[in-house]
Amino acid sequence: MPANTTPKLDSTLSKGLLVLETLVCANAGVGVTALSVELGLTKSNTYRLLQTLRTLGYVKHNADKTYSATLKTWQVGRRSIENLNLREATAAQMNQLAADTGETIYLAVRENLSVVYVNKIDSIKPIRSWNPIGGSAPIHCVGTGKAILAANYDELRDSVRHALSQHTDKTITTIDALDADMALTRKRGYAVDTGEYRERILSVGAVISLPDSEVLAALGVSLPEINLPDGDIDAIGAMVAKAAARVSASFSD
Amino acid sequence: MPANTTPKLDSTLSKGLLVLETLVCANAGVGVTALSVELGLTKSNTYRLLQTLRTLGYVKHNADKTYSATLKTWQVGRRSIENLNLREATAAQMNQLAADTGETIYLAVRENLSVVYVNKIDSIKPIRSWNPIGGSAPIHCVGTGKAILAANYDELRDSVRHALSQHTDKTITTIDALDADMALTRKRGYAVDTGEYRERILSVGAVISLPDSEVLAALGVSLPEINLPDGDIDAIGAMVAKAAARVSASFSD
DNA sequence: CAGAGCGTTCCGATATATAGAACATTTATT
DNA sequence: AATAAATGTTCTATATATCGGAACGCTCTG
Repeated sequence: MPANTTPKLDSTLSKGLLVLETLVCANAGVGVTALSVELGLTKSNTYRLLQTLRTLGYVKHNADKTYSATLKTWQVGRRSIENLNLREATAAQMNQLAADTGETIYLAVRENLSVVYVNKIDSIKPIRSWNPIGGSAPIHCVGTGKAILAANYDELRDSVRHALSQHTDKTITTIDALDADMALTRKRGYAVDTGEYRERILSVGAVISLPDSEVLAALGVSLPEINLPDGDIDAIGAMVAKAAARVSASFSD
Repeated sequence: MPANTTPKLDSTLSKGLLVLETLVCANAGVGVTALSVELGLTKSNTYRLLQTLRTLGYVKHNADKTYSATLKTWQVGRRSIENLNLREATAAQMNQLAADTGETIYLAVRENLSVVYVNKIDSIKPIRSWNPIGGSAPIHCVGTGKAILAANYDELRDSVRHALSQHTDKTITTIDALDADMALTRKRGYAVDTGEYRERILSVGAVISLPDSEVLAALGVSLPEINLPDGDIDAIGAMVAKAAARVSASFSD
């Protein structure tokens, strides 16, 4: 039922993709007849589309004569993510953060129970932090790590609870304290590290995620405590959260 | 130029998916002309396909008049692996394996005569990209694949015997050798790859199955030969088998 | 054993995608 | 700056690839 005012579109391609989308959503094999009535197509038309999708590898024919989607759609789609090059996508927002705060800006991805810094802009102020690109930090100590941890807490809680290594007297080392901090982090939308990894080095972080809320990375700001005379770390936290949200939004075109 | 002996397939759908695949692989926007020459299609044909893909949301039109893939393909494909919510079910055991071995951990499902990696935890190493997720390997060469193959050997033996492609001098290429290896695999409960896919890269794998013994996936560990000074691959094999068994057991709840 | 329901195949009619050229707009060249 | 080359976009007649409907064979079910 073409009720659109959109430009004329190739019906075969549309229907084929419709079939594919339907199969991908189904969590069991679907028969030709069921598919055809669901989509309002004729049986023979549906059958033909299924054959082409099958020879192209997007659909498979099960032993019980039903059809279901293969993982090819996912494999193809993954390449888009690999190509959306995090560094370029975040560059503008990182520069903005650097200009606004004058502090060191990090882009980090999770690697197991650590974060790895994949990009960084150095502080223009005399006292710099010293984490190089390629360096890493425990996930439960730093702003970027805690942001990512909070976003995947259900999955990671069990493993991280046995890895709460202590680095300063501020480090969170008990699961109860971590639970509370993660809840707070999720609530406010950014993570705060009050010197839990390096003495008197504060940091904040917020996650960058895809439209379906899969977390790709985190953006963070790190600064020496003395650069924050008024103690208003939340002002910076809000800026980071906003910057990260902007990067995430840029993936929704 | 249809030189296939395969069943007749809808050309519009094929071309449309071809356009999509091409755009997904490109890491920059592509123009109509460039696309058409690359794919051997006429300009107007390519243009029309792009329009339909665009109205369906799979492709976007950039400011510089080029076209590129959106994230929709990924979003659609993602449902396939969400439906088998394997990733959550295995996350804890994968993390444990990563912590215990320090090597790369894979979660793989079978797709025809290959395995596709649906999740992975990198070894503690340089940063590298986090993407070989989505990649695939021949089923008869790698630990995860051989584990799955052994579990379904009655069903797959006939088809795989004609697909024993060689990748290293260790690759199993005769059906007799494969028969023996599969018997051994079933006996010990995990599969071992002694560098049969990549030179000097070893791997082990064990299957994850449902209570009715239907095989869903395989868990695997992959490591360079030099990381195993004592040559005791069986120690790791036992760990993988145990981890996979625990995941399987979690489905009996 | 009859019947219903399913997947699959076939074929002529026609709607549909196609090719090629024309037009518009941008980029490169002199 | 003027011209040329190249690219994106639109148009249309034509051929062809797609479609719908009916027919076939198979497998379950009553």
